[in-house]
Amino acid sequence: MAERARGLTDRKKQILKAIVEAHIRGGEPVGSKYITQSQQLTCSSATIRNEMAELETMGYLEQPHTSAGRVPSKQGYRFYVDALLEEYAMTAKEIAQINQLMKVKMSELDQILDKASKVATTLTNYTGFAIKPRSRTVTIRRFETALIDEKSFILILVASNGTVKTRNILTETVVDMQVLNRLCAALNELLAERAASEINLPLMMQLESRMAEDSLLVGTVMKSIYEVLSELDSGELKVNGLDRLLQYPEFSDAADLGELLGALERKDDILDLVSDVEGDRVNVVIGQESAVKVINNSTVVYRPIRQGGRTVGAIGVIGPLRMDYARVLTMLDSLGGNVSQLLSEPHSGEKGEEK
Amino acid sequence: MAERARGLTDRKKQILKAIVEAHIRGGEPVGSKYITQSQQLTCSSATIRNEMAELETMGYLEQPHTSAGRVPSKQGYRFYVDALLEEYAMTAKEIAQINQLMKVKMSELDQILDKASKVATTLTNYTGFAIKPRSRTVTIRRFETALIDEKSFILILVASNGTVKTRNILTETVVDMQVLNRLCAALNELLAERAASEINLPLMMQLESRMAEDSLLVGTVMKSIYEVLSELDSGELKVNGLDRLLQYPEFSDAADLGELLGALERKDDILDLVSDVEGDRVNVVIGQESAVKVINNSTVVYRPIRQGGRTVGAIGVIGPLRMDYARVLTMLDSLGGNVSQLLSEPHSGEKGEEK
DNA sequence: TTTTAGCACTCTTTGCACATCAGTGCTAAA
DNA sequence: TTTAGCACTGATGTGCAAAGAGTGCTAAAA
Repeated sequence: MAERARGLTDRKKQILKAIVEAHIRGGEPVGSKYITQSQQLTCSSATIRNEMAELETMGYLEQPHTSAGRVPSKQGYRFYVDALLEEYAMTAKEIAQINQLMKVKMSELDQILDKASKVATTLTNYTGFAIKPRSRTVTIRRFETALIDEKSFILILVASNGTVKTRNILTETVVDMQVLNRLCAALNELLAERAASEINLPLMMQLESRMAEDSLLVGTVMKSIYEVLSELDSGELKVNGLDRLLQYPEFSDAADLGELLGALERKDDILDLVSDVEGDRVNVVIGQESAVKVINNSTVVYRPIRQGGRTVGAIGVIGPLRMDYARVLTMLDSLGGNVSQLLSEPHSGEKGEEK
Repeated sequence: MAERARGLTDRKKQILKAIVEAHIRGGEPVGSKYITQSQQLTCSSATIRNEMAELETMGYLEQPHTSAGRVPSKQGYRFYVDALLEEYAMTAKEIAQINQLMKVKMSELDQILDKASKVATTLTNYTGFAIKPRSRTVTIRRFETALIDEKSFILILVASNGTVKTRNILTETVVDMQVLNRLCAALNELLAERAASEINLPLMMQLESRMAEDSLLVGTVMKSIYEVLSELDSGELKVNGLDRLLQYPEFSDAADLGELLGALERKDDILDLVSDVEGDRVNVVIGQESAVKVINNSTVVYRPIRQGGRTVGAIGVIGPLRMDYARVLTMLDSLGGNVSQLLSEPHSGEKGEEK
């Protein structure tokens, strides 16, 4: 009781750590006897039991039923991650793996994130994901166009956050370079620096009047622009290694698993969870610590990816509460560093590789 | 025995049909008694039993164990789909649903396919997918470029099959309009009508010499081109509604489900399955009828989408063997017709909708 | 005051016997 | 050829006892 205020005794920490790690390995409740055997603790099982009882009333442990061992609570995992986790010494082999798997130099953020999340999946054996966060404040920086044939062209939108989106537009009427250039100029004049929410009817009408006899185009184009902007707004989530979830008995309940799959597909919840994070450290969300209810019995670990001082994405993994935190944390950290580095050197020649 | 050669007696067909449909509804083995009750057949359960025994030796039915009812075998489902399935009268409500859900007119094939597969998921309640098939013969038709800023530009590749792909290219050296135009011209001259396999070292060297002092660009650009081409080659598969799988007890085994998820993620198997199909009719693949082993205990139903006489994609659903074939078949047929129509009218104005 | 041994207690798991039930195959009569 | 009847089979469910794992508590030891 007295120790509630700040921290636990050293022995309690040791015991908690041992329990968490044993449970991560085995997935089953762990009892007092097991701890005495497998640990360098010199006390008896009875002592452990006393300590465990206290840890339970403090909220760090839980008991599935009276005569079962203890299981770490979410609070227990949290303490473990925050305080007890020793730096995991990544083996040389694993570093080599990361470097090898990431060595494909790619120019596009999307691809890099995608690749990185796949590497995360492979190395951690948990389901991985890559995110491009929501960015509510995105505006239009500039438009470009390119003619494809007489009835289609490409609209290129450069956004304020540096991303470039293109759209293939089919027209009903014949378009030529002149029309296109006029359109492009008009778009740039009227829509530059605008956000999705600022596009309104008066603007549309202005555009239409400027395009004169080609005003038919305007509706189509505006629709595409609107779509692109809302895509930028709403972020992206790509998941891979879903089958990894099934390895862990905690996901064997079809209903739970269904909810999780649904959430991963809906994307919203996960995007909300990750989108407003700053910094470039690895984050750990255990159970429903956040408002996101669906992730109730899972842990999400992710690391923001930054480029030029801005958070441009995130990679992470999702798995059971008894995740191998040490491994996952260092893996994501290292991987994230790798990615950030990749992004900071603006396409490093990579001479002579293509052959 | 005698009837093995061609077909079954009418009564056998009736019984088989009744069994398949009962099993689709209930998911459990169906017994002789149940058939006599629920059907307009006028014979007794004993007669049914005799017939069922014969149907079993013929391979249309299976018995999980001696004292259970019968379950349709894959061959049974196949016969049902090919011969017994009556035209399912789609209700007015469902047609209305399709029309409403599809009414979002979109210009891009990808989006349309995506949307359509989502509609398929919603309406059938099975996991849906959209495919852009592999196309080994794709060549380059033309290049376009657009300058973004002094260190990046967009490369646009128009492929022989009509698809347009863009790539955001970051350069190490400064580029301007002149350089870009030169690059574009060179690419068009040297690479038009080529396939991925035809791009070789001599070509690269020609390009480099033509680009003179900007030859550094060539490597980067070629890499992107190569990536784009192989993307075009290798097709695309997008899955949605994965959580739907979990509704059916046949997917409750974690190992099986894992394999299926893995296959859906790997994409290869499904792409192989669907890629070389012609025509625009709905196809049904039951169990491992094809070489694809992983789909052993599932049925894949898909419908190719054609545009201008070419197969440009496919939409479909995947679910348990006891799929509601009548519903799925007509649904996909109708939906596919809808999509094809959408694609054939080159962006139909849709005036006044945006507002 | 802390630790430990010991023991009673609780709850889950497992195995087994038993009854039930659904559905079959077969035989003999209609 | 069809059908009623019946014995048979195998899955499923239930009750119960035994085993096992782990706890909490008490009293003695350090």
